[in-house]
Amino acid sequence: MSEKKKVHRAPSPHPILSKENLSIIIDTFLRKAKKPLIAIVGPTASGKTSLSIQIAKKWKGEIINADSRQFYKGMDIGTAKILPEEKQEVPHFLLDFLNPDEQCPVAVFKKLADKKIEEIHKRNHIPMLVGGTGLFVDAIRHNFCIPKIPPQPEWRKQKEGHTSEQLYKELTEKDPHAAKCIDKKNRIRILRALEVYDVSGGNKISDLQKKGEKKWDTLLIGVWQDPDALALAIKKRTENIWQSGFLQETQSLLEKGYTEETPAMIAHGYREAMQFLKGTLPEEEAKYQMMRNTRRYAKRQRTWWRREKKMYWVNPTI
RNA sequence: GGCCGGGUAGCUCAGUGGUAGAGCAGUGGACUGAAAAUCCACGUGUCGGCAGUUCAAUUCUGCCCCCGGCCA
Repeated sequence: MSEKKKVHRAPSPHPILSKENLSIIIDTFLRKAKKPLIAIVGPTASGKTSLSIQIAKKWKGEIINADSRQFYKGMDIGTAKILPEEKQEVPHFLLDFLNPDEQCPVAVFKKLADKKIEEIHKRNHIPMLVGGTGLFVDAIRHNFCIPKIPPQPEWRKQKEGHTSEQLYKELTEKDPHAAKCIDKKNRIRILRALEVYDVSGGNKISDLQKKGEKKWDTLLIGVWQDPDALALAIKKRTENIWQSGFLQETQSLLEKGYTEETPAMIAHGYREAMQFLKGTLPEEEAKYQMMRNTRRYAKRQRTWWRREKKMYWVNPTI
């Protein structure tokens, strides 16, 4: 009778499909699609991996990883990468192809993934894009035209001394439209827009960023768990990671000379573990921060996918 | 059983005779070559319960309940 005070939350997606209905939808989709692509997305720890294996086995799928931290060699435990025996003969691509000091930005990923998709089609199998990195999945689905201006290390170095305010002001003058779309303090995006302008000799990033004609017929499957349930899953997974040799894995990365500054180490978990190993963060605190940062990441992923109208949602726990 | 502290947002706690605020947690959102990144916005809660004083009580008083500590 007393009204419950509730945190204002966006409603859960609906409907949530049963496994049977999902099967029907996949069958129908595959019958009609000319160049099919099944994308399985959703927050971390929601159960994408095992669902992807079930689907791959039933429909001759081959899996392309779309999880940007799983590109890296030697980062298996902390990224909850699929184990060899869990693959159950299903081919996997774009896993373990980078060293931690290398990077694979969206544009590169897109090229690699598109190529893989074509190859899989040639084998008459079904390409499946599986992973949590929303931008990367969308780049493929929507066939993003990404301005062909690679990052310019020297240019960026030059800008290091500038404050974000100065950079933003510069952008307002050069590309007012872009400036309007970017937050004043979002240095990364401001820099990118400026970089495109300067290096291309005055082209505006907003003019260059387009969606091309769709290359693939995509079926979007979203894996959903309610936030509280997911928080629990994240807790369990983190405990599990911690007990499965995560510290040794991190230690060996340190021994290879990688540090918190190494590109791959923006991954949550590894940073905290490194701080613990160096003695600057107590173990409990490191673990706590890892869980918290994972939860926050999951929330951003929810936000990313929630807006999708053409999504088929499933919940693996029911 | 007696004495002393406390009970205020999910947590840790400020505070006021005119129905309240900070940190953390959390929530909503943005996202095209750094994306597990980066950035923006958001604080109504029976101020433990009941009664009394008062124009007015979360604030003062009394009783009760709960949690710590000390003494028996």
